[in-house]
Amino acid sequence: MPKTYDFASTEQRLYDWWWQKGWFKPESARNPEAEPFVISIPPPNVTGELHWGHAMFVSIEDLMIRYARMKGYRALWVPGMDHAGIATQLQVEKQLLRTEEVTKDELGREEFVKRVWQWKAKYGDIIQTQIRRLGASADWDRERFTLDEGLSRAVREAFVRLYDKGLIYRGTRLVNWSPGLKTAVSDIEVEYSEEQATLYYFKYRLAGSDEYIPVATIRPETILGDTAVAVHPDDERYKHLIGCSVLVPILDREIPVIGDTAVSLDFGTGALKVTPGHDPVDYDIAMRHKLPIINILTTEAKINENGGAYQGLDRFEARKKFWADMETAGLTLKTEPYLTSIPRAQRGGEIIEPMISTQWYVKIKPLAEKAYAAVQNGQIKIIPERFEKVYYNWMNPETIKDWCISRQLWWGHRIPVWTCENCEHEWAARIDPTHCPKCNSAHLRQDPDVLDTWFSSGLWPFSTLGWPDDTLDLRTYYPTSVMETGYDILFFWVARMIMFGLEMTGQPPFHTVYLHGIVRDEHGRKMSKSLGNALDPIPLLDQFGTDAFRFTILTAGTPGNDLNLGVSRIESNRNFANKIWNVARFVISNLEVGSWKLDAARGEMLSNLQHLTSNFQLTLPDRWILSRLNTTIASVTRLMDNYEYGEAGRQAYDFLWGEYADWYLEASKIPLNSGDGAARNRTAAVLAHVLDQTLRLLHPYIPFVTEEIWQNLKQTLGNNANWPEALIIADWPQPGPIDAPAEADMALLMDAIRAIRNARAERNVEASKKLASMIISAEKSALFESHRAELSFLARIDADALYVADHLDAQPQGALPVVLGTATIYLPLAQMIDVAAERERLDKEQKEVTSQIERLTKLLSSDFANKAPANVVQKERDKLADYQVRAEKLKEQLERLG
RNA sequence: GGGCGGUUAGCUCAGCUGGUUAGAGCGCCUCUCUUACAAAGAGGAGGUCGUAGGUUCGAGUCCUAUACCGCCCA
Repeated sequence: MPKTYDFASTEQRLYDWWWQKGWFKPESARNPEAEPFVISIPPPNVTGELHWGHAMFVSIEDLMIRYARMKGYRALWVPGMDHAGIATQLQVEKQLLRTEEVTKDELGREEFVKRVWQWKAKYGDIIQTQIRRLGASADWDRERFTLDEGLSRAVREAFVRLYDKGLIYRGTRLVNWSPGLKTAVSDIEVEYSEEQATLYYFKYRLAGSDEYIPVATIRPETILGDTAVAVHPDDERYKHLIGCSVLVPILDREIPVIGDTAVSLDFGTGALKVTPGHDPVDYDIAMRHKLPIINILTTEAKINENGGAYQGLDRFEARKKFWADMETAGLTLKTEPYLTSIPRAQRGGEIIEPMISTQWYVKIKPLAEKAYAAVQNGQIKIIPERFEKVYYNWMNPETIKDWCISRQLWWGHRIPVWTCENCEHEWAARIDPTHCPKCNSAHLRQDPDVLDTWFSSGLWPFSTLGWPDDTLDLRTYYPTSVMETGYDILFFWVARMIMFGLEMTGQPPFHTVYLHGIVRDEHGRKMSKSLGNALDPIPLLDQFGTDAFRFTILTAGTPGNDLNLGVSRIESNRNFANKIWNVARFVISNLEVGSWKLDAARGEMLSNLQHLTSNFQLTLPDRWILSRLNTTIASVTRLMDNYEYGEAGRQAYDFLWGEYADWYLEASKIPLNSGDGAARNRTAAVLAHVLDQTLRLLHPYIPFVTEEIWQNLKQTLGNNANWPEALIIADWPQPGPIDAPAEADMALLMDAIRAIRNARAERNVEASKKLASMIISAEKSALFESHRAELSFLARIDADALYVADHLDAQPQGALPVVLGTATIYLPLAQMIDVAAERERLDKEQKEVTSQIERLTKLLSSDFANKAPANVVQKERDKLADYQVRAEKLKEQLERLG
């Protein structure tokens, strides 16, 4: 094995091997009857390139899948892609304009759609390759695309069912219109941002009078579509005018003044111009007062024939020109800057124009009722739990709004509704009809619009498994297990899947929703191109490797919270991968034939790694590391089962680096270098066992480096260990018993070693110099006596000049005392002692100890002793006793110093 | 306006069901290229856990109020 882990030469090779072996498929589970564990991938946009959202979900879902696989479930991760109607169409339109200088209308619908498919074929698998690179162990044979034949059939089926039940209807009302995209979008596809705008004050003249009502607006051009002026019925300023007529500026159309309580007394002038064709509040007022509705805009947001002289002008040009004309006519009052909330399209970011339009809607209330109940009655659990409240708030059947599902796009599932041109019969069909079922006419026209992309993604968990057909996959793997995705698409996607799942299949599509946060830069700012702080994940993979990248994403945060990511964190996890690599190099080199004779006994030992505790005469370090391993296995497993992946990963990391590598591995060098064959065999076996088990714990986090090492380890052990072919399909570890006495003794030994190292470092003792020493311990002298070798090796003590006793006959001369609770260690460093500094040090220590004694004495004489649990009280009593011993010793030392 | 999250070491974050001496990584200081690893090892400095109350024998952890930052909804 090379000195440094080379991820570049490892990742692709292992990934291909795993896939070729079929281990990403549920069929390769150890037990073919095992319970399935299924995740459907949040399908990335077909146009996309890998971004942090993808990196996040791939890392977490692959972790879940690998964990489930190792636990023996039939793990299935269904991959796929989303056609992403608006986003894709936009990209292709842009490209066509750039390269061929044609618009989609010039090209025609059929040809344009053909081009989109070509485009999809060309760019579609970029992101798939990148997802593979992240190690995603998905079953690519089951990969689906929202526009493929099966899924299109699912969309048809779902649409027709809802249509026939009366849950899909066509309605004419105010919609959110995106002029650039020339399509309607749904309510949740509109984002509001606080922006600086201008408030324009102007005069609404009363008909046949010189009087006027002052009115303010941020969109003067909409005056063209005004059909009333509204005032609050209690407003002393204007209430006498209710019932009068006013004249629309420039156009001189006569419109009424009406009273409505929706008018706010303190906004602007207190009088509101009512433009029902282009404002939702005004629309409601118009409904109440049966006002006419005037649409003044074309689908491109240019002024239409209702705008008189302004016809043909863009909405913003019209605003300028109209206001200028009003100024000339003396109808303006003033303008002032005004901070307001501007609606923008989620895709593209242009300003949304409310407009009257005829669209298709899903009657959402009956679906929402069931979806609401599914979470409330616990059939679906949302993690973190706080998002359940957000879900209820949105899914509330009393307030949820119908879902506008038609889009005026060409890329997507065409709405399967036909109208007979002969008898005007309208119906929805699963298969394209050729004749009208009523009059048999062949003159049919299909609705030109396509469906909202989320309509097809709402069916994703079951459409990908074959629905509406009753396939084996659907029967076996549906309902799925966990839906893992970002909290930002809880409404867009998760909510719709739950509604559709319950409606179409009668079952919740998954039992758990796990929501992750957004990745931000290291100072918590959203990554954006304009800020220049956007990190591209791909170069980071190149630089640090997939494992470092994954481990960072998986352990840097907590469930559901945003994650601030800095490069230094990835770098330190690259170091972690390298650390494991080098630990493994050490272990493997000590297992290798040639370093000593591979005898029958050793083979026997290695074949029984799982039974180390019963089969071998284990030393204290052996017992300690095995006990710590068991604690770690139990804890990591519990955390994983609770979806606490960050904490679980950190614990495995700490165990491997802080305990196994820093202590056990160092201590193991003693028996390994001893020449005692039995000791070497035993130690090698423990080393190998702990490494194997730790690699298993870490595999879901860092699949590549763990598999690569494990293969090396397996090869070295030959058939002795009776392992499966690969780590990816190995069993998840089972925790064994905890050895509390071993943990306590080892902790004491480690304390002593650390204290000696500290004393040496503070006095700048040469690292290579072996010190003589004397350890006095009333209770634990036997422990120190029997671990002379560890003290010698780890603390650089001269084993031949180490004197251990349970009491002291005479104070050693010229010695520096190091005071522990249960032991005092004397080091021959007197010549290095600065008496004044030493006294200061001891003084400081004594003060600290005295204050602890005071604190604990007070604590133990308080109610604490009666009310706290016995073991907690005992712990404090022990501590107090310990401090008292130390205080006594420190006092002696200070006296000796004079 | 309603709701949610955050506020812990210089920076980025952990801290699970409250247990009494609050942890990690990076950065900083000292020493070491000791045959697994300098992408490392050993040692060290650094925090009254946003603020004010409360519950409790005991609060970073629970409750109330409040400030600031961020997000979602209307």
